[in-house]
Amino acid sequence: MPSAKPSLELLRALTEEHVLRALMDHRRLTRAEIAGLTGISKPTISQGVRRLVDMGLVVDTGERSSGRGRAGSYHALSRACGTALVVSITPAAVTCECVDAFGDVVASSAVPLERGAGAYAVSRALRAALEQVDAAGTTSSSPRVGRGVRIAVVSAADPVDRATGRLVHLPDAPFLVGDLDPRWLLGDVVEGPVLVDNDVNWAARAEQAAGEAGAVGAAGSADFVYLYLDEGLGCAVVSDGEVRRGHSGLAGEIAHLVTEGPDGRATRLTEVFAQLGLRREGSTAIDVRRLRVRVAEAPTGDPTLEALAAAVSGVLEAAIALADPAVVVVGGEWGRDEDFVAALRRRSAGLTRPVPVAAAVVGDQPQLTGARAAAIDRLRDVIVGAVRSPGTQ
Amino acid sequence: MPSAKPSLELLRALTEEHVLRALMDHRRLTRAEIAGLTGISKPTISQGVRRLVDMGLVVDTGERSSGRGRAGSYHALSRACGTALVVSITPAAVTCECVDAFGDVVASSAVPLERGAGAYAVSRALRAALEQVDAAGTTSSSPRVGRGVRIAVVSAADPVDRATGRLVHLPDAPFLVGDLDPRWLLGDVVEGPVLVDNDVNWAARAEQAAGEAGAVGAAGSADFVYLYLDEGLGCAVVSDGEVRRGHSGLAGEIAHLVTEGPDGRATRLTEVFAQLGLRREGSTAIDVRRLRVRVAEAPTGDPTLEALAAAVSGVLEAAIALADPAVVVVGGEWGRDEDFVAALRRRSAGLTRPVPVAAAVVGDQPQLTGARAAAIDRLRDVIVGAVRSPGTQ
DNA sequence: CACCTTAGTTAGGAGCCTTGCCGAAACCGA
DNA sequence: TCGGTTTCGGCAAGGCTCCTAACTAAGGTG
Repeated sequence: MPSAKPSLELLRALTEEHVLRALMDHRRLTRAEIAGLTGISKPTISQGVRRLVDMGLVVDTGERSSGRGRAGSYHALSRACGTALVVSITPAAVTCECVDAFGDVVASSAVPLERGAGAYAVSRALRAALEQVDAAGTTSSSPRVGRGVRIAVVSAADPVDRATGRLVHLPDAPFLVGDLDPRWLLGDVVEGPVLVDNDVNWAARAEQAAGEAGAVGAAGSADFVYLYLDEGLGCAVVSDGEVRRGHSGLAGEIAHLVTEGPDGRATRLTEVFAQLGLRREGSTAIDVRRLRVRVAEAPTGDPTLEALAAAVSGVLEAAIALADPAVVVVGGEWGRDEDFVAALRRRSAGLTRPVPVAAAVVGDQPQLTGARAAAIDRLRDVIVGAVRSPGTQ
Repeated sequence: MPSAKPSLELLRALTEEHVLRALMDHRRLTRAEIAGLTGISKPTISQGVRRLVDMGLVVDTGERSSGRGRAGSYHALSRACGTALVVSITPAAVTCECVDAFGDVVASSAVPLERGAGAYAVSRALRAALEQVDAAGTTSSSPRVGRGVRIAVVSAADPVDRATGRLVHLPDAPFLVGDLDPRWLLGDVVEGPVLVDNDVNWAARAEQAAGEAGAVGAAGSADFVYLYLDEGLGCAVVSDGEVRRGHSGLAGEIAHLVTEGPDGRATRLTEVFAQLGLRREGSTAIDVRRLRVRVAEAPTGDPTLEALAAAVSGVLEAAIALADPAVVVVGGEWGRDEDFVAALRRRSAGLTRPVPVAAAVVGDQPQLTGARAAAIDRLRDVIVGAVRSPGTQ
């Protein structure tokens, strides 16, 4: 079935969308510039802008363009377009950002967490971070009229149920930040939808964006796999340009994948670390410090290093077989370790279907970068959507 | 960036698309019926139909509706809308179908192949099948004016390179139909694009369609995995409602996946069959007959049966970890074997993240069913596209 | 044969986009 | 300081699409 009914209203909405998207990409433009950019005639753009101004979505900034000829008056998105909330929950801290449709971070805050803090402590930290962001947002520029948080995007360092957005505890896997329901926690702060996903998936998105921007060795491809090796083991599968989450959102939870153990036997990935004595005391989480020390001391061909490479290369083989990535990006604290990446590359070259292995390029808070990018995209869609169907605004 | 520039031409194209889609779904309709179906006013529909008749895409069939009130004149898609070609290449036969936008099979043919026929024999069989279809098509109804084959969809029983459409021979995997280039072979028969993919992916699509239609136990879900166990080992991954092919089209080629071997050691899937003595003489293909005999004779707990179930359950685990399917559908000659499915279900229930295992419901030529469905969808899009951008027609 | 019902056409109106033209306003060089 | 040039934004006319409402045409029904 076709997209929409043919009506003049549809045309109007379409020009308005063009205007909004142009302003999102260029911050401020004169009507003549918008016309030039979109290829739509000047009178039509003028009408569209007027309508958007009446709606309150666009404002005349008062500034004037300079250059030859008459100066045009700049227009820009108004505050009423609202903002998006970006939240990152890791075992170390809750980070919170408020971004607008341009991608500017309007306000941000971070509340550190003690190791092993329970779900209650985490949710309290989240409330604190939200309050800080709210305060920062209100003081930075005076009136803040109509500032509404339209959507939220949450990154959590645990598996996320796709349908409910709740964090889930998988058997024999570490549960780092605990039993949280971000949708419920943010319900009174955010008007619109709250999108929750795990940090690895967001980090993959950041990696993808970096690749498209031309970063060396990054995943510019529409099909790649991001392997995240840290305290927990994660993986993101990007197919046809999108992170694929699977039925319940647990795609990429590779802890129980069958691979080659240190003794050559078929072993679940998480068990490999138990056998190598690399688990943290009384936990299923990986003791990253101990692992790195052991890898750092290891000469090439060291059994621990080779056992790790063999186990991860089994994961590689599975990813290649099922997802056929153009490249595999490895991230996470020990995943990016040079010696480990080198060992993995050696293994990978020997596979039946070798695949390039690249270290992640987004080092600092990749999950936040990815979540932020998603938040901006979604916010923009919501703003445009308000024009397309004013009834549900 | 928004879809298209707002223009009156766009509106016109949109009504025409509505008319065409309505006629595709209902074969023949009066203008009043189209108006009722689409919610567009009668005069507008009349204009749209007139334009389409002028273009030659729609014809007045001469029939008249009966019932109370004035009889309306039926309209339908014209022959000029063209047809799509559906080709299935298996080691046993080349099958060829010509379908129209309604999904009717206008003509079909099948040319059997001898076992082990090379690529040359296969391409000769394809030419023969094409000629038969052409002949059948011309005789069945007299004039056939303007019948053009607008697109083709090809299913091949070997891995397909996504970019080129060529069949590829993976190491240590059977190469059943040989080194073919279907796009080249069909180049002079088909005007438009030729879509080539392997049979398992098409079969998965058929399974999906059956599930949406409400077949019991079938994959109506948007996220499932189709495991095809026959001479060759294949797998299709459906994520977010689409078959995902991966970067080079080799997603789902699971032969080299690391799993549990009969001796408990980490073993590549294809090796398991070598170790169990279930490969065909001098080939990497599986000896299905011998396998079935052994499974049929096996009591519950038989080592061969259990070894097979263990190996396949490793694949299951990998698929669950990476793709998170709502259900795993098993197809293929021995994949659907009752005893085997039962053994696999027992294993699956014991997994950390169990997943329902269902036997495939589309038994007869599933790859043809799936390819046909894709061909119809594509053909419809091409017909509509001709209206949307008449310049590139 | 009158009446009812439904199909399709005609007429009028509203809205949107475009081209072409105009005045307004800024910069530039003399 | 003051025309000339250049560009911005507005206005008007024209063309097109869709819609509603009314009308004619053509079937069946009693």
